[in-house]
Amino acid sequence: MDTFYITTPIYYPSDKLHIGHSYTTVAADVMARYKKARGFDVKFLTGTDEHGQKIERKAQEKGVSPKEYVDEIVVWIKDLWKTMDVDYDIFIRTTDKIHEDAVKKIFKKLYDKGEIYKGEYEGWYCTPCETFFTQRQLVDGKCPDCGRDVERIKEEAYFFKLSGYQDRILEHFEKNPDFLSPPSRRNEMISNFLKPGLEDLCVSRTSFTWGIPVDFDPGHVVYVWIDALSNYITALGFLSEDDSEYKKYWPADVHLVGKEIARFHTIIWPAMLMGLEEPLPKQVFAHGWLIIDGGKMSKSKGNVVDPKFLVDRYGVDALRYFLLREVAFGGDGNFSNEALLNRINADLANDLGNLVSRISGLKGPEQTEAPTAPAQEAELAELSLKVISRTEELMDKLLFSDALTEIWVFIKRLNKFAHESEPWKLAKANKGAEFAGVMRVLAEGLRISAVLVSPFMPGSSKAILDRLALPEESRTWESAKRFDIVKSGEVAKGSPIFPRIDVKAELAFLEGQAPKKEEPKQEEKKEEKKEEAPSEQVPGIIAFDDFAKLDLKVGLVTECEKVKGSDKLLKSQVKLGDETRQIVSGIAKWYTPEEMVGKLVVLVANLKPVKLKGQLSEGMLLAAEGKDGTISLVTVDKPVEDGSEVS
RNA sequence: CGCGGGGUGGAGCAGUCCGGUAGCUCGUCGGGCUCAUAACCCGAAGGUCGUAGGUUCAAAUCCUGCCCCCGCAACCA
Repeated sequence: MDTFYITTPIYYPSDKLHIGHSYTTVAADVMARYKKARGFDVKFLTGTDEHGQKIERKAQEKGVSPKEYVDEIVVWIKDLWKTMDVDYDIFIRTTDKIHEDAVKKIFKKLYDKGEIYKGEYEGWYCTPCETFFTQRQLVDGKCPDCGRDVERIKEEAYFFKLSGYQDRILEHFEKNPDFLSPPSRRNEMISNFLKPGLEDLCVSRTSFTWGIPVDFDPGHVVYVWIDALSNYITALGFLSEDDSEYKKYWPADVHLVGKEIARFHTIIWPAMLMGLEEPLPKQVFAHGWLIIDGGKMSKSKGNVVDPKFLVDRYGVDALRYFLLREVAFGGDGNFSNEALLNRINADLANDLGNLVSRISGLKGPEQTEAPTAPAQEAELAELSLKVISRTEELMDKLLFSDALTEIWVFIKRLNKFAHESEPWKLAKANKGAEFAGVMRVLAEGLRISAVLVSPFMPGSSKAILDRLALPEESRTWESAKRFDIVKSGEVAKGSPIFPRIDVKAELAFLEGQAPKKEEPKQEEKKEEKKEEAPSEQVPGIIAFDDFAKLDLKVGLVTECEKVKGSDKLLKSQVKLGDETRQIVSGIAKWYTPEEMVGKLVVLVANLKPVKLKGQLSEGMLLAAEGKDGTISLVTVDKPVEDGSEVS
């Protein structure tokens, strides 16, 4: 079986991660799931880069050991990936023993080969901040952090002979056009770094101790380059007792990175591997950034977006979809609440979610003959194959957004097909065979859509396939290439897969949230989640609190008339004690306005008012729907005053 | 002359490498449908493609100058 090894960068846990980290990791997860679906033996690696002075200092501030400090954040990060439905195979921590041991050996090996030598590191040092800066980092010759004077300091350090690899790396770039994608980054590396020439790289430090010691020279710790970058091979057991995984999966198929660290991955890392005489990764893909309000996301700007909050509110699949659909992978893209909400509504609720809803529970007449294949079936089958092959092509190039656009071509066509073939009319006209044929094609199309979408939105995909009651073998990627799998076009009724969001109201809500402090809100959220947890684990069961959110009341219908321009709607004036509400209901088929007046009805009194056919409706009457579609209003057993609570 | 990216209908983007009717999503307007989550389907309006010049039968696309925005510059995806 072909292997596929994909990695994210290992993240620096000096603080909680934001939406940008989720972006990278979700992209890798989607790719991993896609490759698994295509039958590859996949390894998906992520993790944390836990050493260094910054973490040492942060821990000190909190009065804990560096390990204790990162342990806590790592728990949070793993929980984040769980929240984001990220299904990694390996989570490497640079504090793992297997990693530390291997890094010591790598360092020694490079030293023994003469690729690492001892020299002197010169830099500017800010004593109060205990930090080194390069000439360029200084602001007006002062410390960029505190603005105070810095001093020139020399420190004994080990250097890696990066300068010696310049020609070989340049050659590698030229011989392998796809080594770094997208091409703009490749140009940048070549003209900005490789051609001007590389300098040797400082790979050890004596100014802090929170790192992997250089075991043949106490006092030195291995600096970030060798420590962090080598995770991609140490995680597979490189230079350990059992390196079978390394032998099997290395070289990596894709290192997924943000554009700012493309250089480390395409210059420093290959040089290290060349020094070790190990093969280079096949490809590094540098994606762009999510830009917020025209600027980069950063803690100091206070514009970080918390992924857990978004998942809580809109669902993990909506967020995963948005991240990979909104921005062309490779370029920068804007993140805004408005864009997120619009995507959710336009693509998920309106197109895919509504497609599921509109064909759920549609019932045709009793039917004994075989279904009649609709005229469009061949065309739709052909389209599905075309869409699948294009999707595969795009996915293999990590063009997620284009792949999703392609899948949506098919979903949109299905909506159009539903419109053209009007199965609801066929049902009424008693055309059982035609009805069954149309529904079968719709269900088949929906099945294929759900399969294609599964790497991006595993949960929702499953929910759709469950509604179609399909067995495992009808959910595989290969099965999507067949158009003759679904037998019955029956789709089970259920709640909307992607509920539509009132964008204006939601934005106003988020606006109100914004000025509040982030911290307490998070705590609250967590607690809430815990309380609700038991109920969340049983689908279809809600907690009493959820029920209590409904304000149900008994009302007396005082007036009622038909709504102009509609044959379904009745407009009633309903008295609730001192208050009178106007309520529009779709019951005209079953109730005349005359028989409505004087009825005691049960209504949801705290439902958000909506306009139906231009008429304001401030609530909703409860009614039961019989198997044949007959509507029967809920009323009370014994007369009570209007306005009475129902509970 | 540090380097890179960008400036295309109201918004966000594709198209630029390999010149030849300016495309997509959202929004707006009109119509249709009534199975569905004010959802779905059809149609329309709206752009001198940053700017000045050049090459060409033909330029968003190639060349030159200029203006503006953003990012990177040795551990922020």
